[in-house]
Amino acid sequence: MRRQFVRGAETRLRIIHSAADLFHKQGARATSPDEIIEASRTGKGQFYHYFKSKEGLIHEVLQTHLDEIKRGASRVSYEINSWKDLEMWFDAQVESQKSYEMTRGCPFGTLGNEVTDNDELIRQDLSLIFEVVKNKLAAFFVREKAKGNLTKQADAEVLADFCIASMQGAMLMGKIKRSSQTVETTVQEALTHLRSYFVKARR
Amino acid sequence: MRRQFVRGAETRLRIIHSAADLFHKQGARATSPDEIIEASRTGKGQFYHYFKSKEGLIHEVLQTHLDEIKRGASRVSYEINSWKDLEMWFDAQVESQKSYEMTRGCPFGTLGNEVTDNDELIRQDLSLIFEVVKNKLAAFFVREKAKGNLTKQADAEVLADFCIASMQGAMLMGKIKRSSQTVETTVQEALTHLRSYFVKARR
DNA sequence: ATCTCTCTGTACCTGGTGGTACAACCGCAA
DNA sequence: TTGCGGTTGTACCACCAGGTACAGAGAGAT
Repeated sequence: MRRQFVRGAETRLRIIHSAADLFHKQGARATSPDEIIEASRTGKGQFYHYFKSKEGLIHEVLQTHLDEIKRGASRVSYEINSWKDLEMWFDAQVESQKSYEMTRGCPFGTLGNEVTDNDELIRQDLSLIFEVVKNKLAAFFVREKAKGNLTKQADAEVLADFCIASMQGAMLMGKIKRSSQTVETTVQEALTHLRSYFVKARR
Repeated sequence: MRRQFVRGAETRLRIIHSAADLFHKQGARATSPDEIIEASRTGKGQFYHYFKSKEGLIHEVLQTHLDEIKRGASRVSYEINSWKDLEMWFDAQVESQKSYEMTRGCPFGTLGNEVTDNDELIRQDLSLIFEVVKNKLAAFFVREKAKGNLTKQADAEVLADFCIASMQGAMLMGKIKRSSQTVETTVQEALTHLRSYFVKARR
């Protein structure tokens, strides 16, 4: 009874990963169960055996993302311990977008934009993900402030939100324009602004 | 033959406005022709008489938006002639979002995020809209620079893109969190950054 | 061998989506 | 008054989305 269990878990993961990729590419609304089933080379049986509905799958995809972020296993590293790490956080997202030839935005932003009043669960999942990311960024700013590296006008939470929002906006514009240029200059502006809070000149 | 013409144009506009509102509320993908037809109190006959397809309607909705922006007839004023106007530009968008109780994002961002490879026309429409807005913002920065009010590090186009991207990101986060707090602090950070380019102290 | 349990494949169903066909209508011109 | 243009209403349709039902298949436990 163990071998089956393993095989089942693999199938389940294949579905989640295929779905995550399709959601990132075209959003959840535009992705049908059939499409996910084909991409994951499974069948309708499996799909509804492992997930109670399409919405349930979206939820689990987001849980998986959240888990990866918490464990530091995601494509973009959210462990910020230095100014350099922060630059890399911005840069990794730009690079990720470039690797898809600027046809995709942020996986979370993409899903976030299509939530409506009926997707309360999904909205909360996304909210939680951004909350976790924000806390990781804010923790860095708090530490820097404790070290006396940040001016006292700097509010760690506000700066963390600013990082996330400018990154989201930049990626969205990059996707719409299908060009990385704006994304890069916007990230630079954001970094310049953040730098202005540093007491010691950096870079 | 003139009265009919007027009535037809009215019907057409009713459809466009109903569609624009629904697209803003829930995106284009989640909005069916039937829903638009009901909201505009028309019939299937009219719908396909005035628009060749749903995509055609989306295109015309965006054309209408673009036209309003160019004519200065839109809810948010894009005519920036002073620092105060710029602040109002940011603020008007936050207020608009608040008026929908933070359940909606930017109408253009919402549509932009659901664009895929098959929506090239729509993507270009959106790209054009943002280009026009960017130029209006950039023109302001160029004028200020000519007056010697901006440092020479300030790049008008880059700053214009930065304004748009941070606003987009802020609104998206506001929609996901269903809270205006982040939006407001992010806008403040963006304004603080812009202010840093001004030679004379403002405000 | 049989029972059981999870896993897997296929057939099918209901409702909605996007769209067409077509008939009628209205105001006016000749 | 018939004709003609733009306008409007209703019936219909093919397709696909999301989901159910159900029948096996494989691997243990007995």
